Amino acid sequence: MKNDHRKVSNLRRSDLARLTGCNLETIRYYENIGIMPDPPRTAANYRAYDETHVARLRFVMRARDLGFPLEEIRDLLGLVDGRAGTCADVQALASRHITSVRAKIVDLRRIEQVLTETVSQCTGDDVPECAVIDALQEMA
Amino acid sequence: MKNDHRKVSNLRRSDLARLTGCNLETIRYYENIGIMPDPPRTAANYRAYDETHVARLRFVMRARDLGFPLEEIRDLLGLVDGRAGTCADVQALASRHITSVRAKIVDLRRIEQVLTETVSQCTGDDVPECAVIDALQEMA
DNA sequence: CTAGGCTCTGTAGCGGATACAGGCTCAATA
DNA sequence: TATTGAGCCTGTATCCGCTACAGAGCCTAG
Repeated sequence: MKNDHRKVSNLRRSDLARLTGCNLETIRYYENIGIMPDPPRTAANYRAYDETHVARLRFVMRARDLGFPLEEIRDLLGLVDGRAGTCADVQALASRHITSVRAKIVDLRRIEQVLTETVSQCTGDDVPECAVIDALQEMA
Repeated sequence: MKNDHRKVSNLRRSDLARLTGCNLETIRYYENIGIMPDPPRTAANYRAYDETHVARLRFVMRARDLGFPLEEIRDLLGLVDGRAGTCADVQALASRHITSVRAKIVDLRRIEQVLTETVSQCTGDDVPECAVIDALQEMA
């Protein structure tokens, strides 16, 4: 085990990636844009992470999974860090996000319906006429 | 009416934008990436469009509205242009697209559910404790 | 001691646009 | 007729959220 000689709280970037499932390069990207803090460095200028970084990155990834854009995650992190954050603030942010998620669902359902109806009119034949093409052209 | 002296089939880029609702710059972008053909030019090097361009751009925009990525639209256009296209080919392309739209809907519904459940646990109070933050941290 | 695998940095690329700067051209007005 | 200002041209930069790569430096096992 090549990591045994290092303290658990001296994680390399690849360790952080492995522990969180985050892409290696994405970690550096999040650092560049200020989502993750600049970690301390070893004498050889290697990034040295600890459990707080693991927790923070997991938080970020969870929020990304839920579709929060990075700007909103920045706000959430600000609230997590206790900068004047109340439950009401977080609730407001999350509620706005729910609204935009619901709007996307409505859009996609409409799209699905149009596509399904159109495709159902296809003959599926080996001919150049096609209801999908006609629909796209006519509805334009 | 400043366009009266020009034939209907000598549309400028701004005319095409107006007739289709497409952004002016997007038209040039579609030309650059080969979605729209290089139109003929006037003596002054102005793009000169006609009704075929209007129809094609409307087709593209309709497909974009339905969430087709540009690469798939390129394929659809190939089929429209009659390059070995059959109804079955178009149907296959559209069906694949329906599948991906449905997958997105499923994802978003799951996200909506998690967010809704979490926010419903909020006190909404002016306190630093928050169920959303807890959930994001614990579920990570 | 060397080979290799890791890390570091900056930078380019993806899709799908949108915006802007700096020059043309063209039509309407003074 | 001369001028103004709108509209056109081009190339290039920007956005989001990453991902990838080149060319260094470092570190450890054999």
